Amino acid sequence: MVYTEKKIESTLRQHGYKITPQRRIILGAITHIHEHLTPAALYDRVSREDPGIGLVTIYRTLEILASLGLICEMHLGGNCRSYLMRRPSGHHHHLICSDCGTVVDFTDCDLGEMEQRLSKETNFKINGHLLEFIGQCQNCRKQSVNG
Amino acid sequence: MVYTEKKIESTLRQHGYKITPQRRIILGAITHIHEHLTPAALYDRVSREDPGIGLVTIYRTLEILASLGLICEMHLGGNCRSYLMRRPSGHHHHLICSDCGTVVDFTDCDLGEMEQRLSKETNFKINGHLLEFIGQCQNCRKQSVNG
DNA sequence: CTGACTGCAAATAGTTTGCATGACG
DNA sequence: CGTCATGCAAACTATTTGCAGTCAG
Repeated sequence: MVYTEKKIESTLRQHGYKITPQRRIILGAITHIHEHLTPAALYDRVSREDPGIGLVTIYRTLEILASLGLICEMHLGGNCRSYLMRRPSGHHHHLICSDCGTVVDFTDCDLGEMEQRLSKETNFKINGHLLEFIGQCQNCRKQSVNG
Repeated sequence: MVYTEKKIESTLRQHGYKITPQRRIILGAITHIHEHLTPAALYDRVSREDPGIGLVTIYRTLEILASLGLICEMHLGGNCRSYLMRRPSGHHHHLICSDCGTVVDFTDCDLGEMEQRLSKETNFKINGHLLEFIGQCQNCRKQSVNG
């Protein structure tokens, strides 16, 4: 399960942000796409529904959503700014298909032990971690075999 | 241990690249700095030794080194293009100090099991992973306590 | 010698900011 | 109504490309 548009809207309102038609459209797009989205890709998508919407609005909305923790930045190769809906479950990681960009979340990582060991060995105070697996999803595997 | 300048130079030569004074300076800087470096930071550093060196040359050299696998891109927050010397040991991960940027490598990750499990559950063919711990190093912890 | 390399300047891409107008609450 | 949001244009930053001269091998 992911955040619903309603849930996001109420969170925005709680923080004093207003719900505008533009934001509704952006939220609609974000909540219905489960792949990572660059601002440009989101702009493209949103423009189909309302061609008048500005790229700047996308940037500003993404910034707000990220600051509220409703979406999260992803770190892919190259130009890296890319966003994805965040699951309410909090801590999670990504499994990314390098072909089609599909992102699968998983939460059950056993890094706590490794974190403790590293912390002891290096005297670092570890605040967080980023874990991403890169691969090929079922569909893309089929296609590369068949095609 | 890391690659030495000599080792890198011979690798460059093997691939038909020439060793120019500019490249020597850049290699010197890269091999002696164990923190991640943005192209701009490296330019700044290298300029002290040869003010005539161009930022473009930095970009081009980094691109070559990355294509040969001698350095690797790092994925930090914000504007993400940042490079680090790659250890010849191959597979490794980073522990990054969010204050001073120091990077500690570690190789002993137990992700193989997790990778297999995820692979079964999702039918992904997993090709690789990216693991980074973010925290505060010993020095920076002291400073935030003392200062 | 010759092809690769350099540095400049200009082009391109991505992102942010200033400002006047418009609309949510 | 006041405040926040929008969209335009311009500014800014990061990166890439074209080109003429230079240099390593």
